[in-house]
Amino acid sequence: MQKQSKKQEILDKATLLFATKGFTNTSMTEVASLADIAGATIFYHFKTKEDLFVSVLERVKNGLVEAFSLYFQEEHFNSGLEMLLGAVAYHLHLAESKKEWFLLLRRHYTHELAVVNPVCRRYLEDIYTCLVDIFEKALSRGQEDGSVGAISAKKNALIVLAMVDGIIQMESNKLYNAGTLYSELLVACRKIVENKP
Amino acid sequence: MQKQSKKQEILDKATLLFATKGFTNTSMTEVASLADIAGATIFYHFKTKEDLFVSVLERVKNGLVEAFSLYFQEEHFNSGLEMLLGAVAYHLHLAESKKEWFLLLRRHYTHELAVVNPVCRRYLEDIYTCLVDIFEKALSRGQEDGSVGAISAKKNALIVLAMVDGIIQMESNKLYNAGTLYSELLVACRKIVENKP
DNA sequence: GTACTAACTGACTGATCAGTCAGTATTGCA
DNA sequence: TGCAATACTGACTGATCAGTCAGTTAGTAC
Repeated sequence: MQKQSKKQEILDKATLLFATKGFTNTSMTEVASLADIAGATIFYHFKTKEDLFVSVLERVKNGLVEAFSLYFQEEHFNSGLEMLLGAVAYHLHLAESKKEWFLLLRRHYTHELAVVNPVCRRYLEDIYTCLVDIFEKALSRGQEDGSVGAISAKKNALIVLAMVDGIIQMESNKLYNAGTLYSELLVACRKIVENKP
Repeated sequence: MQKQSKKQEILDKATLLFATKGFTNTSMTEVASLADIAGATIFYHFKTKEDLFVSVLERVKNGLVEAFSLYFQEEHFNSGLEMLLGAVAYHLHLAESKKEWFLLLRRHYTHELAVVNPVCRRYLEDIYTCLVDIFEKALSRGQEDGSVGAISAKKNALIVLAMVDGIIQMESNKLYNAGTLYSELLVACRKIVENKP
């Protein structure tokens, strides 16, 4: 069990460092010293630094997809509108409890690597597909049950995602205490999509 | 005139590189070769790499503040609501015509430096104050003329900024062709703030 | 025990980079 | 023209870092 836990330890520390300091500013030596192993050990488990990064992204993808899947298995909603607001609220909750995940997703390197590395691109697409699909399904369901107006589900799912992402970014940049905006954000989402009588 | 233009040339190329590749991934050698000067010349005009970055940010700040100030000197609006939508549209327009400015603002290094470098923090605060104030003033005016509902101008200005920023980020990450979302974005803004009869 | 494999390590390398410095070219002015 | 300041440069340095490699340790099967 010690063997496997070393690799996990590397992935844990690398996730933290890549998320908070970025790819270039994180040295393999630093990851190794945090994980309490020799520098060369990382290269036994991971071919290159890029390979380590992709493995970190894979774990984040799995974590995110699983978290949302669990949430929607347990929660049930009376309408599509409530489902959308629930999804937004859970998204905000996750962004606080799993800060590293969302920091990593917002790192420029992640997106730059996705352009040239198909595996990385795949993981990133999976993540965003997961996030958008949830909003889109909620909107479609809301249009069936009458809680959501006659708008493009796809486009407005993206608008809502952009809004939530913008707030999370504001929060993480400590520009304003965006945490106090959560209730206004939900009100705004409701206004955008709800079916007007 | 040649003397001054070399310094400007350095700032021009540094802006481009810092914005597109980030601080750490931009080498002084690269800036110098793009600006067609010897590597050491940069250190004659700028004490350190960080100093160069702050000077770049200063120019971006001045450009942004001036651009918005010019726009609102020339444009006039029939209501606060229209002013808000105009500001949002102009924000989106600037984000396309001056991509480097907004890329630089979204770079993590910019925000990390702001934590430890007071001059950098000042410039960043000036920029965001400028952006938020425009939205806030439009909302306040709209509440006076009745086009905007009874909502918190400050908080909803931040919500709108987060939404616009989120769309710009989506666009620059090439996740979805977010450019097709501009009209939906304006509709969404209107729904959030307008005074319901 | 022995033999074999997987996990791990310390010492090293070549490349890159920010910043220095001693000196050269260019400019502006008397 | 000469002189001083300003602008610019090439050659260098010390530090850092990803990745290599030859070798050691730990685990497992017989």
